[in-house]
Amino acid sequence: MVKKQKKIEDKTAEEKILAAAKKVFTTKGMAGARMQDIADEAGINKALLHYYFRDKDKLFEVVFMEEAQKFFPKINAIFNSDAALFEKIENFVNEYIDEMLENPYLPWFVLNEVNRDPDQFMYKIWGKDNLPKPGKFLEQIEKEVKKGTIKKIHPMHLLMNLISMTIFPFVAKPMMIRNLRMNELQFSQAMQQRRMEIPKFIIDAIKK
Amino acid sequence: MVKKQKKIEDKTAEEKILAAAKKVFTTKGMAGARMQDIADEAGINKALLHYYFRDKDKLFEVVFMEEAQKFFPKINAIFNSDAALFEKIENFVNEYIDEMLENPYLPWFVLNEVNRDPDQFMYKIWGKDNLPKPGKFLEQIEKEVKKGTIKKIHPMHLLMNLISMTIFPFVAKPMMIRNLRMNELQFSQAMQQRRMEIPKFIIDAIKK
DNA sequence: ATATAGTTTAACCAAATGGTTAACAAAAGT
DNA sequence: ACTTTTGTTAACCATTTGGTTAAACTATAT
Repeated sequence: MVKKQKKIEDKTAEEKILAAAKKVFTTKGMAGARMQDIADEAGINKALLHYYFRDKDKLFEVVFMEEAQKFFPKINAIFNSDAALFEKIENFVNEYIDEMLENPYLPWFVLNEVNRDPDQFMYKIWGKDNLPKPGKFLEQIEKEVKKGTIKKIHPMHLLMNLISMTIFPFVAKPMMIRNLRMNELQFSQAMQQRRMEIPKFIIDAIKK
Repeated sequence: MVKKQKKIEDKTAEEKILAAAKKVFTTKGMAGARMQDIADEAGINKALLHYYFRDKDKLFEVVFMEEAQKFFPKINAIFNSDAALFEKIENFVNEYIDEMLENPYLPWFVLNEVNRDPDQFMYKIWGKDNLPKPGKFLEQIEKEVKKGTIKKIHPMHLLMNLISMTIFPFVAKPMMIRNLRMNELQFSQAMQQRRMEIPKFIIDAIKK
């Protein structure tokens, strides 16, 4: 049995394929991506794709599902922790921005998948039992409202606002860059600022 | 010359094609959509698609570009009007929610296109000269900050927040519906509420 | 009626595309 | 050394898919 055939070059074929697939799937989507494009991008033969990853669907799944399965439970954990409301909001924003700065393709991929077949995708991510439970977070907001520590607001809308402000700029990145006349660096700097800006904005909006 | 061949049935073939194309393009995207799917959905022969709309690209463009070209200048007009800041925010939210409740496919389509080829898409929508100028809106925010009528906030982030909160729930609709355990009706009711909720949230966040 | 312009279809075609095969090259094991 | 396993390729195949063609059908005008 062979351990791993390390070339003199840095990357093994499998790694090159994964990186290339990530890039092509991200920019063209599952349907728009061509196996030939991925092979070219990786600088290898098309047949190798099938040697390592049986077919297009498998490759697609390997590329994205792994990351998604790691990430989403983290978010779930934040929502369900015993931390204070404002702290949860900060954690959520930070965790998400971390993830998206490292994997800019992820939110786009998730939206595509969830539009294509919500049930199957959700099942793959959360498994049979580990479903996302925004319940605790929503109740926590409700409680704070009743206690009078924050302004009256429908918990659902607060949650939507939080999620939207965090994720959307990444999804609409090309539009942001184009219309606000930014470059790549300015964009990621802006996203770094949002770690502070979003929680501040929300807290200003709801604290009494 | 014949006026228009109205069948005893309600819809003419052309209309059926447009409706079907809208549906299929929306759910599967440009690359994922099959001409055969559209023909089936419309209940007509594939060749008819090419009879009415030369090819796939043309059909795609006719379906969406028309609406986009009507809609975006409206938004631009709001940003560049002489209305007060808070009024602009309200107008923006209302105009957008109107549009997306009627054409739920639009934001998804726009994001897809803008990811595929930002420059060409923007050009098609705005034409050569009529570019989107967020400048005036951003300056207006800056001015209010300096006047001290609103809290100190980076105009770009305020704009991002506004856009994100308005659009994202529609883009991520299947996820919202699934994770917040809603049905179609509840979703559109929630979006109606957001006409008030979003401006209120923003104003609470920035007014002194 | 029948000629005409517009509409619809079945059958085809060529190109693109996902996937396979068989042969070859490089390591690893013996 | 040489056999076996793993990695890689060019050539090929089968299917899908966008698009075409020619014929048939329908409504209207003359």
